[in-house]
Amino acid sequence: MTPIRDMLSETGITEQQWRVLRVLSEFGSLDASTLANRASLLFPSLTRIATTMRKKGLITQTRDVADRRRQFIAITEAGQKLIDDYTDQAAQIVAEFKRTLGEEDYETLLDLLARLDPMMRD
Amino acid sequence: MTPIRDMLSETGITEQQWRVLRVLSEFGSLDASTLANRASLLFPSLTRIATTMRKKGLITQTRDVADRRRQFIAITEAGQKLIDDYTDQAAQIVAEFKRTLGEEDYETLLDLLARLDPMMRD
DNA sequence: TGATATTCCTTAACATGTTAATTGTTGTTG
DNA sequence: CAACAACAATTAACATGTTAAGGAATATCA
Repeated sequence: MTPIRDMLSETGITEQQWRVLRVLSEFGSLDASTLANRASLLFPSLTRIATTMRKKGLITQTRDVADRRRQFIAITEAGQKLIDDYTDQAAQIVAEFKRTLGEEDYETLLDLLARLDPMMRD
Repeated sequence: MTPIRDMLSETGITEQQWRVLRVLSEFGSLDASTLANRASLLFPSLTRIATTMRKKGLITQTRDVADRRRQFIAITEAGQKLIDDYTDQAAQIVAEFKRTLGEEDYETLLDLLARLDPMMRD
Protein backbone atom coordinates (compact mmCIF):
# COMPACT_ATOMS: atom_id res chain seq x y z
CA MET A 1 0.00 0.00 0.00
CA THR A 2 3.00 2.27 0.10
CA PRO A 3 2.16 4.14 -3.13
CA ILE A 4 -1.35 4.79 -1.86
CA ARG A 5 -0.01 5.90 1.49
CA ASP A 6 2.39 8.24 -0.26
CA MET A 7 -0.46 9.77 -2.20
CA LEU A 8 -2.53 10.13 0.95
CA SER A 9 0.27 11.68 2.97
CA GLU A 10 -0.11 14.85 0.97
CA THR A 11 -3.81 14.94 1.79
CA GLY A 12 -3.22 14.66 5.52
CA ILE A 13 -5.42 11.61 5.95
CA THR A 14 -4.57 7.97 6.47
CA GLU A 15 -5.35 4.83 4.55
CA GLN A 16 -8.18 3.96 6.93
CA GLN A 17 -9.66 7.42 6.78
CA TRP A 18 -9.51 7.23 2.99
CA ARG A 19 -11.39 3.93 3.16
CA VAL A 20 -14.05 5.46 5.39
CA LEU A 21 -14.52 8.33 2.97
CA ARG A 22 -14.80 6.02 0.01
CA VAL A 23 -17.41 3.85 1.70
CA LEU A 24 -19.43 6.90 2.74
CA SER A 25 -19.10 8.34 -0.74
CA GLU A 26 -20.37 5.15 -2.27
CA PHE A 27 -23.14 4.24 0.15
CA GLY A 28 -24.16 7.58 1.61
CA SER A 29 -25.06 7.99 5.27
CA LEU A 30 -24.48 4.81 7.26
CA ASP A 31 -24.84 3.69 10.84
CA ALA A 32 -21.56 3.09 12.60
CA SER A 33 -21.76 -0.71 12.60
CA THR A 34 -22.34 -0.96 8.89
CA LEU A 35 -19.62 1.57 8.22
CA ALA A 36 -17.14 -0.33 10.36
CA ASN A 37 -17.88 -3.54 8.49
CA ARG A 38 -17.66 -2.03 5.04
CA ALA A 39 -14.46 -0.19 5.86
CA SER A 40 -12.97 -3.29 7.53
CA LEU A 41 -12.46 -1.53 10.84
CA LEU A 42 -12.98 -2.68 14.38
CA PHE A 43 -15.36 -0.62 16.38
CA PRO A 44 -12.85 0.96 18.74
CA SER A 45 -10.82 2.06 15.75
CA LEU A 46 -13.85 3.58 14.09
CA THR A 47 -14.70 5.50 17.25
CA ARG A 48 -11.31 7.18 17.23
CA ILE A 49 -11.16 7.68 13.49
CA ALA A 50 -14.63 9.19 13.40
CA THR A 51 -13.69 11.66 16.11
CA THR A 52 -10.62 12.88 14.26
CA MET A 53 -12.44 12.98 10.93
CA ARG A 54 -15.27 15.01 12.44
CA LYS A 55 -12.76 17.47 13.84
CA LYS A 56 -11.24 17.74 10.38
CA GLY A 57 -14.67 18.44 8.94
CA LEU A 58 -14.68 15.38 6.70
CA ILE A 59 -17.73 13.69 8.19
CA THR A 60 -20.74 14.37 10.39
CA GLN A 61 -22.05 12.25 13.24
CA THR A 62 -25.70 12.33 14.26
CA ARG A 63 -27.60 10.26 16.80
CA ASP A 64 -30.49 8.14 15.65
CA VAL A 65 -33.56 9.74 17.20
CA ALA A 66 -35.47 6.45 17.16
CA ASP A 67 -32.70 4.51 18.91
CA ARG A 68 -30.32 6.74 20.71
CA ARG A 69 -27.69 4.05 20.99
CA ARG A 70 -27.20 4.26 17.26
CA GLN A 71 -25.27 6.83 15.31
CA PHE A 72 -25.31 7.86 11.68
CA ILE A 73 -22.19 9.00 9.89
CA ALA A 74 -22.19 10.94 6.65
CA ILE A 75 -19.59 12.52 4.42
CA THR A 76 -19.33 16.30 4.23
CA GLU A 77 -18.70 18.43 1.16
CA ALA A 78 -15.08 18.79 2.16
CA GLY A 79 -14.79 15.03 2.45
CA GLN A 80 -16.45 14.48 -0.90
CA LYS A 81 -14.13 17.02 -2.49
CA LEU A 82 -11.16 15.11 -1.16
CA ILE A 83 -12.49 11.93 -2.73
CA ASP A 84 -13.16 13.70 -6.01
CA ASP A 85 -9.69 15.23 -6.09
CA TYR A 86 -7.82 11.99 -5.52
CA THR A 87 -9.93 9.23 -7.02
CA ASP A 88 -8.23 9.54 -10.40
CA GLN A 89 -4.81 9.44 -8.87
CA ALA A 90 -5.68 6.37 -6.81
CA ALA A 91 -7.01 4.65 -9.93
CA GLN A 92 -3.75 5.36 -11.69
CA ILE A 93 -1.80 3.81 -8.86
CA VAL A 94 -3.87 0.67 -9.06
CA ALA A 95 -3.39 0.63 -12.82
CA GLU A 96 0.35 0.95 -12.37
CA PHE A 97 0.16 -1.84 -9.85
CA LYS A 98 -1.59 -4.10 -12.33
CA ARG A 99 0.83 -3.21 -15.08
CA THR A 100 3.84 -4.04 -12.93
CA LEU A 101 2.45 -7.38 -11.94
CA GLY A 102 0.75 -8.22 -15.19
CA GLU A 103 -2.97 -8.40 -15.66
CA GLU A 104 -3.12 -12.16 -15.39
CA ASP A 105 -0.99 -12.46 -12.29
CA TYR A 106 -2.98 -9.67 -10.71
CA GLU A 107 -6.15 -11.71 -11.04
CA THR A 108 -4.37 -14.78 -9.77
CA LEU A 109 -3.18 -12.90 -6.72
CA LEU A 110 -6.64 -11.61 -5.96
CA ASP A 111 -8.01 -15.12 -6.24
CA LEU A 112 -5.44 -16.53 -3.88
CA LEU A 113 -5.92 -13.78 -1.36
CA ALA A 114 -9.68 -14.21 -1.54
CA ARG A 115 -9.25 -17.88 -0.70
CA LEU A 116 -6.97 -17.07 2.19
CA ASP A 117 -9.27 -14.48 3.64
CA PRO A 118 -12.01 -16.81 4.98
CA MET A 119 -9.42 -19.24 6.23
CA MET A 120 -7.71 -16.54 8.22
CA ARG A 121 -10.91 -15.49 9.87
CA ASP A 122 -11.47 -18.76 11.73
CA MET B 1 -1.72 -14.54 10.68
CA THR B 2 -4.67 -15.12 12.95
CA PRO B 3 -3.88 -18.78 13.68
CA ILE B 4 -0.32 -17.83 14.61
CA ARG B 5 -1.53 -14.97 16.74
CA ASP B 6 -3.94 -17.30 18.50
CA MET B 7 -1.12 -19.67 19.27
CA LEU B 8 1.06 -16.85 20.53
CA SER B 9 -1.62 -15.34 22.69
CA GLU B 10 -1.23 -18.22 25.10
CA THR B 11 2.49 -17.56 25.31
CA GLY B 12 2.03 -13.90 26.20
CA ILE B 13 4.18 -12.63 23.36
CA THR B 14 3.25 -10.99 20.08
CA GLU B 15 3.89 -11.88 16.48
CA GLN B 16 6.78 -9.44 16.28
CA GLN B 17 8.34 -10.69 19.47
CA TRP B 18 8.05 -14.21 18.14
CA ARG B 19 9.86 -13.12 14.99
CA VAL B 20 12.62 -11.54 17.03
CA LEU B 21 13.07 -14.74 19.00
CA ARG B 22 13.17 -16.86 15.89
CA VAL B 23 15.79 -14.68 14.25
CA LEU B 24 17.92 -14.68 17.39
CA SER B 25 17.50 -18.41 17.75
CA GLU B 26 18.63 -18.95 14.18
CA PHE B 27 21.49 -16.45 13.93
CA GLY B 28 22.62 -16.11 17.53
CA SER B 29 23.67 -12.78 18.99
CA LEU B 30 23.08 -9.90 16.59
CA ASP B 31 23.56 -6.16 16.58
CA ALA B 32 20.33 -4.21 16.67
CA SER B 33 20.45 -3.06 13.04
CA THR B 34 20.87 -6.54 11.66
CA LEU B 35 18.19 -7.86 13.96
CA ALA B 36 15.76 -5.16 12.90
CA ASN B 37 16.33 -5.99 9.24
CA ARG B 38 16.02 -9.73 9.65
CA ALA B 39 12.90 -9.40 11.78
CA SER B 40 11.40 -6.84 9.38
CA LEU B 41 11.05 -4.21 12.07
CA LEU B 42 11.66 -0.51 12.01
CA PHE B 43 14.18 0.72 14.48
CA PRO B 44 11.82 2.57 16.79
CA SER B 45 9.70 -0.56 17.04
CA LEU B 46 12.71 -2.68 17.87
CA THR B 47 13.75 -0.28 20.61
CA ARG B 48 10.41 -0.72 22.34
CA ILE B 49 10.13 -4.43 21.69
CA ALA B 50 13.64 -5.07 22.98
CA THR B 51 12.85 -3.20 26.17
CA THR B 52 9.75 -5.23 26.90
CA MET B 53 11.44 -8.50 25.92
CA ARG B 54 14.37 -7.76 28.21
CA LYS B 55 11.98 -7.10 31.06
CA LYS B 56 10.33 -10.43 30.33
CA GLY B 57 13.72 -12.12 30.45
CA LEU B 58 13.56 -13.33 26.86
CA ILE B 59 16.64 -11.49 25.57
CA THR B 60 19.74 -9.70 26.80
CA GLN B 61 21.11 -6.38 25.57
CA THR B 62 24.81 -5.58 25.81
CA ARG B 63 26.75 -2.59 24.50
CA ASP B 64 29.53 -3.19 22.03
CA VAL B 65 32.74 -2.29 23.87
CA ALA B 66 34.52 -1.46 20.61
CA ASP B 67 31.78 0.86 19.34
CA ARG B 68 29.58 2.03 22.13
CA ARG B 69 26.87 3.19 19.77
CA ARG B 70 26.22 -0.42 18.92
CA GLN B 71 24.25 -2.91 20.88
CA PHE B 72 24.17 -6.68 20.79
CA ILE B 73 21.03 -8.60 21.46
CA ALA B 74 20.93 -12.27 22.33
CA ILE B 75 18.29 -14.78 23.25
CA THR B 76 18.13 -16.12 26.81
CA GLU B 77 17.44 -19.65 27.92
CA ALA B 78 13.87 -18.71 28.69
CA GLY B 79 13.49 -17.28 25.21
CA GLN B 80 15.00 -20.34 23.62
CA LYS B 81 12.69 -22.56 25.62
CA LEU B 82 9.73 -20.63 24.32
CA ILE B 83 10.93 -21.19 20.76
CA ASP B 84 11.50 -24.86 21.42
CA ASP B 85 8.08 -25.32 22.96
CA TYR B 86 6.15 -23.73 20.13
CA THR B 87 8.16 -24.35 16.98
CA ASP B 88 6.36 -27.59 16.27
CA GLN B 89 2.99 -26.03 16.74
CA ALA B 90 3.90 -23.14 14.43
CA ALA B 91 5.11 -25.58 11.81
CA GLN B 92 1.80 -27.39 11.99
CA ILE B 93 -0.07 -24.17 11.44
CA VAL B 94 1.98 -23.41 8.35
CA ALA B 95 1.40 -26.96 7.14
CA GLU B 96 -2.32 -26.54 7.63
CA PHE B 97 -2.05 -23.27 5.76
CA LYS B 98 -0.38 -24.97 2.81
CA ARG B 99 -2.85 -27.79 2.82
CA THR B 100 -5.79 -25.41 2.71
CA LEU B 101 -4.34 -23.49 -0.17
CA GLY B 102 -2.72 -26.38 -1.98
CA GLU B 103 1.00 -26.83 -2.34
CA GLU B 104 1.13 -25.41 -5.84
CA ASP B 105 -0.94 -22.34 -5.13
CA TYR B 106 1.08 -21.76 -2.01
CA GLU B 107 4.23 -21.49 -4.10
CA THR B 108 2.46 -19.28 -6.60
CA LEU B 109 1.34 -16.96 -3.84
CA LEU B 110 4.83 -16.68 -2.42
CA ASP B 111 6.16 -15.89 -5.88
CA LEU B 112 3.61 -13.17 -6.45
CA LEU B 113 4.18 -11.64 -3.05
CA ALA B 114 7.91 -11.73 -3.59
CA ARG B 115 7.45 -9.80 -6.79
CA LEU B 116 5.23 -7.27 -5.10
CA ASP B 117 7.58 -6.70 -2.22
CA PRO B 118 10.32 -4.77 -4.08
CA MET B 119 7.72 -2.83 -6.02
CA MET B 120 6.10 -1.71 -2.81
CA ARG B 121 9.35 -0.49 -1.35
CA ASP B 122 9.95 2.25 -3.94
C1' DT C 1 43.34 18.46 15.96
C1' DG C 2 38.95 20.39 15.75
C1' DA C 3 34.74 21.26 13.30
C1' DT C 4 31.58 18.60 10.69
C1' DA C 5 29.33 14.64 8.95
C1' DT C 6 27.78 10.13 9.72
C1' DT C 7 26.15 6.33 12.21
C1' DC C 8 23.41 3.91 15.77
C1' DC C 9 20.01 4.24 18.61
C1' DT C 10 16.31 6.49 21.48
C1' DT C 11 12.25 9.53 22.21
C1' DA C 12 8.25 11.74 20.94
C1' DA C 13 3.92 12.21 18.73
C1' DC C 14 0.33 10.43 16.33
C1' DA C 15 -2.56 6.64 14.15
C1' DT C 16 -4.32 1.95 14.20
C1' DG C 17 -5.12 -3.10 15.88
C1' DT C 18 -6.82 -5.68 19.65
C1' DT C 19 -9.03 -7.24 23.93
C1' DA C 20 -11.57 -6.17 27.97
C1' DA C 21 -14.19 -3.29 30.88
C1' DT C 22 -17.71 0.29 31.05
C1' DT C 23 -21.58 3.41 29.97
C1' DG C 24 -26.07 4.34 28.04
C1' DT C 25 -30.24 2.50 25.76
C1' DT C 26 -33.50 -0.55 24.53
C1' DG C 27 -35.89 -5.14 25.07
C1' DT C 28 -37.83 -8.81 27.75
C1' DT C 29 -40.07 -11.04 31.13
C1' DG C 30 -41.88 -12.36 35.51
C1' DC D 1 -43.37 -2.01 36.41
C1' DA D 2 -38.88 -3.60 38.09
C1' DA D 3 -34.97 -6.60 37.41
C1' DC D 4 -32.23 -8.46 33.98
C1' DA D 5 -30.57 -9.48 29.37
C1' DA D 6 -28.99 -7.68 25.03
C1' DC D 7 -27.14 -4.15 22.18
C1' DA D 8 -24.42 0.07 20.47
C1' DA D 9 -20.82 2.64 21.34
C1' DT D 10 -17.04 4.43 24.11
C1' DT D 11 -12.98 4.17 26.96
C1' DA D 12 -8.83 2.07 28.64
C1' DA D 13 -4.61 -0.33 28.24
C1' DC D 14 -1.22 -2.23 25.67
C1' DA D 15 1.43 -3.26 21.27
C1' DT D 16 3.08 -1.85 16.74
C1' DG D 17 3.79 1.23 12.39
C1' DT D 18 5.56 5.53 10.96
C1' DT D 19 7.85 10.02 10.62
C1' DA D 20 10.62 13.41 12.72
C1' DA D 21 13.65 15.12 16.06
C1' DG D 22 17.33 14.36 19.32
C1' DG D 23 21.62 12.38 21.66
C1' DA D 24 25.79 10.01 21.98
C1' DA D 25 29.67 7.98 19.76
C1' DT D 26 32.58 7.54 15.91
C1' DA D 27 34.60 8.78 11.39
C1' DT D 28 36.32 12.09 8.25
C1' DC D 29 38.95 15.67 6.53
C1' DA D 30 40.65 20.35 5.96
